[in-house]
Amino acid sequence: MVNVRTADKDGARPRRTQAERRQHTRQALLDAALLQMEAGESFDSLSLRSVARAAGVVPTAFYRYFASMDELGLVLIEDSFRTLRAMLRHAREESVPAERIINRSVEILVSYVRENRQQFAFVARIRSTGNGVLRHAIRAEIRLFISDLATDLARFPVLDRWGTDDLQMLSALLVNTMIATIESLLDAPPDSTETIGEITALAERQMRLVILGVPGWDSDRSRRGPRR
Amino acid sequence: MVNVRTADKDGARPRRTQAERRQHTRQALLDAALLQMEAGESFDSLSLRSVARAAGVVPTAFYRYFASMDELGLVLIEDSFRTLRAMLRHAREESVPAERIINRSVEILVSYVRENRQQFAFVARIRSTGNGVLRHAIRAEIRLFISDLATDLARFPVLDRWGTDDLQMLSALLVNTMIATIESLLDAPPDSTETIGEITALAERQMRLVILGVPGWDSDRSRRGPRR
DNA sequence: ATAAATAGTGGACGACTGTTCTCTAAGTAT
DNA sequence: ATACTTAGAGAACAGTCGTCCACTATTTAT
Repeated sequence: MVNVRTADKDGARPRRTQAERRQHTRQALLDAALLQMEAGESFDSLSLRSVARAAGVVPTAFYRYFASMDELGLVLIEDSFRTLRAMLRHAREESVPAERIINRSVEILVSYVRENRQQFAFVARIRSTGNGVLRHAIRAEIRLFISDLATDLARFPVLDRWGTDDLQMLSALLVNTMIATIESLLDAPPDSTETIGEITALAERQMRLVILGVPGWDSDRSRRGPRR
Repeated sequence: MVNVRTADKDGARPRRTQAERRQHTRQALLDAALLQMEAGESFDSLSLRSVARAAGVVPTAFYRYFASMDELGLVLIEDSFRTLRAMLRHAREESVPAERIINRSVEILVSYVRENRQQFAFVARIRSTGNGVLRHAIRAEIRLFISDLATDLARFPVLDRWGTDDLQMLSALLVNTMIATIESLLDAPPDSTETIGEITALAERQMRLVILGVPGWDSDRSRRGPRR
């Protein structure tokens, strides 16, 4: 009944509750996978064995947590998009003067990439990777992310008369730019503030250009023929 | 001296000059690799052996042509970007009324993707793949492609006063959109004209929105502080 | 006709993979 | 103190991989 670390006379070492132990190795497996991907490997060049090894555990122990590498991958995707949603929420809840919104959004993006490099690298790498299961999972999440952003965008005054279609279109365009920016950031040496500065500036200018077109957008003019 | 297929009495089969033979298997290897990637595999899940097998050749024969899979990959990259350049040239050399340029450009893009699906799939898949060598090769080619497009853009009247920096920025933005479009096309079932139509329409609207911002672009306003 | 060059074969190697099965030791509940 | 449950170990498997080496058959050059 008492799950306190049963007081033993023998000294320090491995006296943990099973739940602790369990969560610890589980995380070690996830971390090991992320680490190897950050180091440049592609997801499906990782092997169950190498991940287990890096987590300090024997291959068979892996199966106590995931039925396959794919399943581990799905968990990583979930975790990563949790971070991305947190980023979106962060950006949404800040109140920033209108003319600094782009600037600030890019800042937030860049700082999140710096602080969660592994997760971003994972998502970026896996996005176009062969594995069908994971690729589709990611695509689905990205579509969801685009929709979330579209909802956010709808609250800006300039966009309040825009239809859902157009908002989605704009949102997708901005997300594309974000993704490209993320990939550039991941390619850059992590500590070169100069390179990072350039990438940031580029992203800002691109977003600015996009937004510049917004007031002039005529939704009807862009619909060819009587589709739908 | 006579390299004519030495007339032999024995019938039909394998009577080819060495050059023919050589080029044939080489291409078979390249094709086999492309095919496997189109089928969903990621580049570094391909093995030298499986490629050789699919090309109808024993593993060791592979080495007569490429020192490693990486080297084969580099050749595929070269070939693929040759196609991309051809596409750019094609688009450049057509004369299209100004208001149809976007429409036509997207059409050309879509048709090239349809007709060279394998190559595009290869580039898209490998772009974010782990393998450092190939990834960097691709990035380099894309940068080059962006510059080429920037040069082309410079000849449009609206853009004739734009500086190199701004042109690069715009070009990169358009290329990002193209890449995203390509990835969507590759994800879509190859024969669903409806899906393809939607993707095409989306790409057009995005490009149109971007271009809409062009006349209002003030290059100085986008430069923060006295950088450079 | 003869010799040299070369495309492709076939076997063997050591290394690494995913998976299965049995076993141990530690944590948990009674 | 006892029995149950569970995290992880360890050995073994069949399969695939990249690479090496010696060999054959065909094409080329003399």
